[in-house]
Amino acid sequence: MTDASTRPERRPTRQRAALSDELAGTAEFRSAQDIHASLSASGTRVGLATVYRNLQAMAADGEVDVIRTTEGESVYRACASEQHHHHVVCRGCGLTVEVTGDAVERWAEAVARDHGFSHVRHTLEIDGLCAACAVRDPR
Amino acid sequence: MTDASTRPERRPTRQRAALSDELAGTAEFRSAQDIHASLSASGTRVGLATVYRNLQAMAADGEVDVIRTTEGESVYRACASEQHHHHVVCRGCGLTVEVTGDAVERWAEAVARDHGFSHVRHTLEIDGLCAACAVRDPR
DNA sequence: TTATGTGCAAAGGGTTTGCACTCCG
DNA sequence: CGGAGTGCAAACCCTTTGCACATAA
Repeated sequence: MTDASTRPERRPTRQRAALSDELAGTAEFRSAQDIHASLSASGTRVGLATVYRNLQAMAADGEVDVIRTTEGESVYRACASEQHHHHVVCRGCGLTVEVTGDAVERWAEAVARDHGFSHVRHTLEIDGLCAACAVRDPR
Repeated sequence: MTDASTRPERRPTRQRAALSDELAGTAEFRSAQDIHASLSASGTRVGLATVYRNLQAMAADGEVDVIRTTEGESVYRACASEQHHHHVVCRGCGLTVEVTGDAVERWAEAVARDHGFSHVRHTLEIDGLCAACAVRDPR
């Protein structure tokens, strides 16, 4: 586990700052490419590789959450909660709400142990159509 | 949803059969590349593209389950249960056990609805170290 | 000064696709 | 015979990496 007190301090750079600002500005999960394009569009020149490298670092430090989309893209988001939580994401607009589910955590842990597993981890993501999108396209 | 009764029938081919056999022979999630290599090794010539195409088709028909690994690979497995279920996978040896969790399903559905979401779906995977692997390497 | 961070472009790795050929029905 | 299925190789796409240059400490 990456511990804040042990973590080697990282040098503050213009690029890193721009990245943080960009992330602070949106509430949806976004891809590295998307973020990079956004920065470029707003005149902030940052190498794509730098975006990837920093995003990974920030993820490792728990500054941002990462999700692997079904299409195989990693999308990032600065989350409100520092603690372990899950997300309900709108398939239509990307609206994201954070939720915690102790019951689920315990269930996963228990089920795994029942089968002789230890060092249990889990991933859980929920997606659907938010109220607004459901009205717009009531599939 | 792909309905068996509506699904356009697929032509039986040597390749498809080989693929099914291969899948029937293992209990772990395997990548398309891995499966392809296995077939080649056993003398069964099948194009890699064909493996990918069939695996996708089978997944769409619910004949096999797919999981996206953290490394961005899709891994496939012929499951015992036809119904919706989740997996507990051993990080050490790949041992996989299928589990159902009605409580979790209901929780996800409820949480999403509480936030105004509809057409809810979810993905949940659990991983850990199986008893055997825990002994071998008690991390 | 000097190690860390950045940029660029090339390389990687898994997956998809175009197109001509095969083979089931 | 006609079209679904296949093989091969090229194309794709996201991501990572090597290396020379820039920069915070």
